[in-house]
Amino acid sequence: MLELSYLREHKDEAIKRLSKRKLQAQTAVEDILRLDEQRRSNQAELDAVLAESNSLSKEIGQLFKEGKAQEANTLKDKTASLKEKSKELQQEQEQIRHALENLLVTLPNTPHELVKEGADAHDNEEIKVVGQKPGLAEGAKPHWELADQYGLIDFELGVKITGAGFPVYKGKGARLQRALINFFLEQNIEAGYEEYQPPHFVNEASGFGTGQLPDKEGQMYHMEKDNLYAIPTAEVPITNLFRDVIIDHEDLPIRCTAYTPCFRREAGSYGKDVRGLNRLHQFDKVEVVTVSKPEASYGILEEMVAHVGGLLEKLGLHYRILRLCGGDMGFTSAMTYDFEVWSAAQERWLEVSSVSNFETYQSNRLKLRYRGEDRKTQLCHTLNGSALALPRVLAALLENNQSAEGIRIPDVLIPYTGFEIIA
RNA sequence: GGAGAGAUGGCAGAGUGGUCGAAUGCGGUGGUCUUGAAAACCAUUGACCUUCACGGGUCCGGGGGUUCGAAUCCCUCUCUCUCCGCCA
Repeated sequence: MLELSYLREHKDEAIKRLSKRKLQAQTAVEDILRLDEQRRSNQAELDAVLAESNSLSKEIGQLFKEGKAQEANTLKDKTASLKEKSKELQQEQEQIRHALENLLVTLPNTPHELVKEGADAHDNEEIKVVGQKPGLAEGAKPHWELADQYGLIDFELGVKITGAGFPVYKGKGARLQRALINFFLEQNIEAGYEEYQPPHFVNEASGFGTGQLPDKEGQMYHMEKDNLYAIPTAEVPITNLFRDVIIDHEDLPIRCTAYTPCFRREAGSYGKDVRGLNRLHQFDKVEVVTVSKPEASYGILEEMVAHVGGLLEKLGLHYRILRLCGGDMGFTSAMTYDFEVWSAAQERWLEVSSVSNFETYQSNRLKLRYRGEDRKTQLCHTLNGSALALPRVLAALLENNQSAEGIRIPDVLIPYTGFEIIA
């Protein structure tokens, strides 16, 4: 949620930035500011009425104490009209607040200055390309065929016991997946992130805190009986660790990492996009989350991007980094870098990580603040990224490293897998 | 699943209708003392809205009600804990 004070003080800038998303926000922003104005004047009026009513009550109490019941009762009559007035104003206040809130949650985050204006993925900027496309022999296979050939993943079994999009990993496939999780976690810990194991289900308040609710309700699996949501990413439980928290400035930045399965309903996808591991309802991901001071957040974003890039390099994967344009960024993000690895047999880029700075958009909802040196509280910035999402990394590893002898395991993973080749 | 208890400031814990935003202790911060530290002593120490400021207002789990006045009484929801049952 955008900060009201920001809209108030930088109205034109906000509208201009939102236009990078191809969003015409003028009307909404003006409506918000008008409601904000109304709200404040209404509250001033309400405060005055309550102040008078409070002082009358005190007087009445005093009079009763002194045994002047007669005078007290006269004053009592006076409070009746005040009471009515305050009730009226309070109702009005609530209405205005609701209207304001409803409008405010429709506005996405304001893109950072560096973010290019654009409608969709076509306008994303390629920032960096690392490595080269591996030269594969004739007849190279896509990962789902390799997975079948070497008995690594059984998609049919997953359909049988659950449904499409829930693969069963087995044998060296399962071990490779586990090795990747451990490798990523260890690398993240080494880079200063503290490991967490959060719950895989969250309550409504948490879904709201990170912005999945109310707008993306359909994306999450919901357990109606207990009103819990299966997490679509570790971002949700981890960021919510800091909901309603005031952090001392000396403890910032806070860096967390967590491995969790992720659950996404992903309604409406089809075709080659959902083939094999390309898009799943359940997948594994190691996430990194940082809470920082506002002035430090963009430096930290660069650090996180460098760290994620380092992971892909260690795995020897050919990848590129995109800075998303306004229209392709997530609702809550101010700047996002996507990482895509080259899938050699499919001959396409696959997104394996998305690293974002949310500035105060999440912390405003979360009420996540820090106490500065001056003892004042202000909103933190939150950032997160995948480090990394497993299935597509696995897909690229299988495809890019295939040869007549089998699938070669990258050196850095061998200590974790315990084998060098899948043959 | 059954029975009971409870939800108060960073924590512990008082407070059953009127100067209670809330005693007290611990913790935190500043100071006195000390070569330094500890101890002791003194002071200070919640969040939010609004105002240039003075000030005003809101908040004792959430929501509603009674009352001139609610942390305190009533209703309701949520959550937590204890015991029993079941169970990795």
